[in-house]
Amino acid sequence: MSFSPPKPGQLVRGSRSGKPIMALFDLLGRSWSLGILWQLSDKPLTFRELQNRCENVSPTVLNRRLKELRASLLVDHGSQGYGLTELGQELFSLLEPFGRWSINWADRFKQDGSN
Amino acid sequence: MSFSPPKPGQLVRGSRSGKPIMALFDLLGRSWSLGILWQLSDKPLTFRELQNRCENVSPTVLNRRLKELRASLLVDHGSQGYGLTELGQELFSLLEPFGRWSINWADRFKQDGSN
DNA sequence: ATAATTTGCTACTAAAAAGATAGCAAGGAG
DNA sequence: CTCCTTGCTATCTTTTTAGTAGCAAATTAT
Repeated sequence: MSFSPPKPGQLVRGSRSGKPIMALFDLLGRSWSLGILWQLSDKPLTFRELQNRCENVSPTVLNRRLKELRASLLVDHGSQGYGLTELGQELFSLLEPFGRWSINWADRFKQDGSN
Repeated sequence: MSFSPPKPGQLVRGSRSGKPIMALFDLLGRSWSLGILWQLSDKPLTFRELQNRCENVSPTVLNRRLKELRASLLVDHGSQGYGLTELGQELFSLLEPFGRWSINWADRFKQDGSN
């Protein structure tokens, strides 16, 4: 199996430093990682529910991301479906402010006509 | 030119919703986006300095990311080199707590021998 | 018990993005 | 002028993502 979630202290995609923050950025910097954490923050979801909320991301990618996030102790799979672990919830609490900020960002983006 | 930074309110890679948070996640979910913001937080850097600090990411990718981040109003290019805009600094302030958290995450990761 | 549906995937292929390397034009310093 | 540095572009290879089909196991309905 070709599956290597970035682990702090190890070699990972695009990051040879092994610094925790870089391993984290490597993990979060993959498609749908952030989106998955965001969608799971509310309550556990089944694979297909999650897929629906992530704009029907392909099962290939969704499954790969879920494996990585589980191996990274951020997500687990219980009887309710996929959900955030305690660590995952901690991380989400850091992520939550991005929601509000992004709206402000979008506004300034519209003001600035240069795009 | 094939270059499409995700814009809130528009169609973007992997995100058809146009919701600001999804546009932001799309932008940040590209390789080295988070790392670049992290490295620029301290002070402006030249292209090559930045490249060095990002583990010698290829100029192809670095330049693509910088274009996107500039178009997204998070980074600009002045006489000192590349630096964070005001918006970029705001975003960094949200990102900063990840540094500390990632260290804790790494610790728990080591404790958990399952990997 | 049987049939239909849901769930969590895997396989395969195509397209897009990232990575690696070479090198060049413009600007400044000596 | 010559030698660096800077900010790239071009080209090519490898990896990742996207898109679609479908299947085995578990659950629900009849």
